Amino acid sequence: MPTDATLPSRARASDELLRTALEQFATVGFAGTSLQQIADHAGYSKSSVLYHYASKEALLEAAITPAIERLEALVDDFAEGRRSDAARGVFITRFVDLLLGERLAVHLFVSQGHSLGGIPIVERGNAAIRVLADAICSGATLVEQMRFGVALAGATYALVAGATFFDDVEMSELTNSHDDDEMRAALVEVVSELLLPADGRQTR
Amino acid sequence: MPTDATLPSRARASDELLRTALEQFATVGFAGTSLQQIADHAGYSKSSVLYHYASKEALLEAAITPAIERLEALVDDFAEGRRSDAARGVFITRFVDLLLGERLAVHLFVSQGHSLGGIPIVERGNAAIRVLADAICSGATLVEQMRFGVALAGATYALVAGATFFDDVEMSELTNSHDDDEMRAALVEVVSELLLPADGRQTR
DNA sequence: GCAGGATCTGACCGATCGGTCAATTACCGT
DNA sequence: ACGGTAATTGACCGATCGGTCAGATCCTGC
Repeated sequence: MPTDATLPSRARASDELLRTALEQFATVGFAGTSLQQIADHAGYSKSSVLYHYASKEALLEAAITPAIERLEALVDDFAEGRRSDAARGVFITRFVDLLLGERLAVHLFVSQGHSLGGIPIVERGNAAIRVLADAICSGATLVEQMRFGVALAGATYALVAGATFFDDVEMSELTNSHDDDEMRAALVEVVSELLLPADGRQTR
Repeated sequence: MPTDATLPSRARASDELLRTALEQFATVGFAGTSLQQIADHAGYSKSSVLYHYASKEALLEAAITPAIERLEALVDDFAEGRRSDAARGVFITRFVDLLLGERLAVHLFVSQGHSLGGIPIVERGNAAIRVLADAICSGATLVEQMRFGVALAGATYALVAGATFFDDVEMSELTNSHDDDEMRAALVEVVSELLLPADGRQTR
């Protein structure tokens, strides 16, 4: 028998725990989630959680690292490239894709990034956001900055708020597939309206 | 001697505690804040905190109730009124003023409203948001809904994110007076761009 | 100056926190 | 069949949690 990629009924325990932890962290907060809750929710004992992950913090790190690294890559590309309209366009779509693809991690990072100051991976994420903000703010008017801030923050938070207020069904699980396509299109359009030099409005 | 409104050096103890608690709840989260922390930060003992407020939850309730009630009033006025452009305009400015005037409470409510499901005052706030969302969504296209969502969420979160990433100085204390004026103007402009039928874009 | 409420505090409570450890069980190559 | 590693668990630890309670201490009206 293969050691992994076996029957789909029971995925790797560490993955189950990671998914459960991310879901809990995102919904009730990092501080508000106990290892016991995670263990219960995933069907393991608290000791098992700590066997797979050295600490609660390690669990958090494992949960959001992929999303943070995607964010870093996106920000780096945008920051060092010139800010042509085309560059802005691809940035917007990549940003929206990141939001949709990493909902839970984004929710977690975005709404608790400030409180989780000490954790290294969170600091990396905060640093990336700061780089992005600098790239935006250099030589821009306040209104222009605000436009960028509202666009990105709005897109981000619209998802989070949507998840917060409108999930009758659990917001966990896998992607909502078909809804995401409409959502993606609408988000890209609205953000583009704000950030691209549509019609006769000045870009800067 | 008067029983209150006396020397400004030491305000009412319950007010000090309330301010400290709100600040802590907003910065490190409700679950992440202990009564001991609040007591230490305010210069009292934990017992004193529980003398003035019956429980941690009561402290939270007292801290955000004013902001929630302002929100309810605003949402009610908007929801029952017809949605003319003028009505939208006054809604926008009132909304921005609410954000600026109740920063900490908004931050707290917005970024933890979901996790604090059980608390009655939080539920009232969530209900108000839902009423607002319904008023917006009824008979609107997805893009239109998204425009509204991004605008309000963006304005809200731009403040929160700003507070999260850009306060060299403590974000506590009183209002930043002069900065707020520029901020207010910029916010109103950007939100208006999105929500008002500027130039030749269709309103609906 | 004294009675009495308002305020403040330390000691204490059971529960739960994150985390350690030794022992047990499941599984796999040989 | 066996040996060893990976996985899982309950017992247990000190610390801290939110909250109670019985005094201290202060302050004020009489």
